[in-house]
Amino acid sequence: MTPISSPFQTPEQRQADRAAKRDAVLRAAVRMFNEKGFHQTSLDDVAARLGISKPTIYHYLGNKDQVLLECVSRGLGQIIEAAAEARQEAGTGADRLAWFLRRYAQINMDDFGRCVIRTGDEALASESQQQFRALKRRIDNALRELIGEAIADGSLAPTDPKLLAFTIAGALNWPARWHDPDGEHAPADLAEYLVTNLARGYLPR
Amino acid sequence: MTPISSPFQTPEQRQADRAAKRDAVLRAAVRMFNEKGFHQTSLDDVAARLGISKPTIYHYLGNKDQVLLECVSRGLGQIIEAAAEARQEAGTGADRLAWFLRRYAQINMDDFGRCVIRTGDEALASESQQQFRALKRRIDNALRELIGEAIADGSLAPTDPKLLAFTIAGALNWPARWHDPDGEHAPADLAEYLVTNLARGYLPR
DNA sequence: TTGATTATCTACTGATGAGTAACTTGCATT
DNA sequence: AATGCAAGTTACTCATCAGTAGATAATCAA
Repeated sequence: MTPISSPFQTPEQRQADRAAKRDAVLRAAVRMFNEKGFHQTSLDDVAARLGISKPTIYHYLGNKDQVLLECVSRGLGQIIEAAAEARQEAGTGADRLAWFLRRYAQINMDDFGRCVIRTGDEALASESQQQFRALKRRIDNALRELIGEAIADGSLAPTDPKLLAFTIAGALNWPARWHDPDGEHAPADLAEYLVTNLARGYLPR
Repeated sequence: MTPISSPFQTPEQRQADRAAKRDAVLRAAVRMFNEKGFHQTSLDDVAARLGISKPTIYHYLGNKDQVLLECVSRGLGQIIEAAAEARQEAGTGADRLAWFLRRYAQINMDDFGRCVIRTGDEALASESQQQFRALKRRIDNALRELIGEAIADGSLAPTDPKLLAFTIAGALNWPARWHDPDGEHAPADLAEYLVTNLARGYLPR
């Protein structure tokens, strides 16, 4: 019994449609924020890119602040997921850390991850800013814990987990600013390079 | 012959006064840009902080774009100087590199250096943007050369200088985002920590 | 003394862009 | 058929803020 195609949509269909449109708005917005910067991008610009009008965006999202908050939340959400998965990985603490870091680096080269780094939090309204910071804190804590565990099992050199976390995060965030998605370096390769270098250091062994 | 103080100013005095005022404007501006963000800071805000009015700022600087350009140029200028000095240092290539990196990190925790990282270039008008990028390129090249020389003399493990430069720069730029000047970590100490960690890696040796 | 220059102000203009009002059209449910 | 909700539109409002006009007062040079 193959279902024949019908022009009439089920409620689920319509809901999915709506979600897809909302999604398209966010994707267009995040791309433009990353290209030109949040403040240089008006919602009229975003609408024009999608071939719609600004009020349509307001039909799917409350305001510009919410558009940005949703974008960065998605980026941060991906990283939080990655942290949870890293916990499940086998191997030493250092292995789990490296696994997470590779994912972390890759997400930062992705649309939503890039937006987290490039736009940051100061563009957000103070309420959204708090949400943003709460998510960031979770990630920071996860990273510090992974580091702490690796030190505890001897697979990492003892050091201050907080400072090491900042050192690593900086190196892995930076591609959001310079990496060209269409350039010669594939995100996965670059992530591998960065993590290996952070692990082994630049001095000869 | 101690010079008695006079209410009449020499032309040099007046010129110096003017420069000092211009300077004060830039210092106030860069502080506020770093605190609240460039787009969240109006020139009225900056003027208010100095107890003057906006047109006075325009008397010393052409427009807001120029204010920002001057701020970031100062930051970048400091780094360019540091690169030149690093060239004069004794020791191996790796020693000179480390010397430069420590300075680099510290400048990024300073007002003008922080502004370079935090505000970036997309806020600038396209003409200023070109100047900004030209300066950045010089720094990037200097860093790559220092790395290349260190590899050449065997004091660094062979690698792609460009990628290593980005790795290092990321880690050393990041404090501009999180480091608190009034916090527990002195810039010099933090710089030392970062560079040592990048050099030796986080894995035990 | 007079005229030019510098430093500063108050009070404006003008553009940009976020957000809204209010209409239209069409589908869907009763 | 009637009603209501969903998805869009055009055409506005309104706030903010960069930048300017033009006045005023002081200082300096002639």
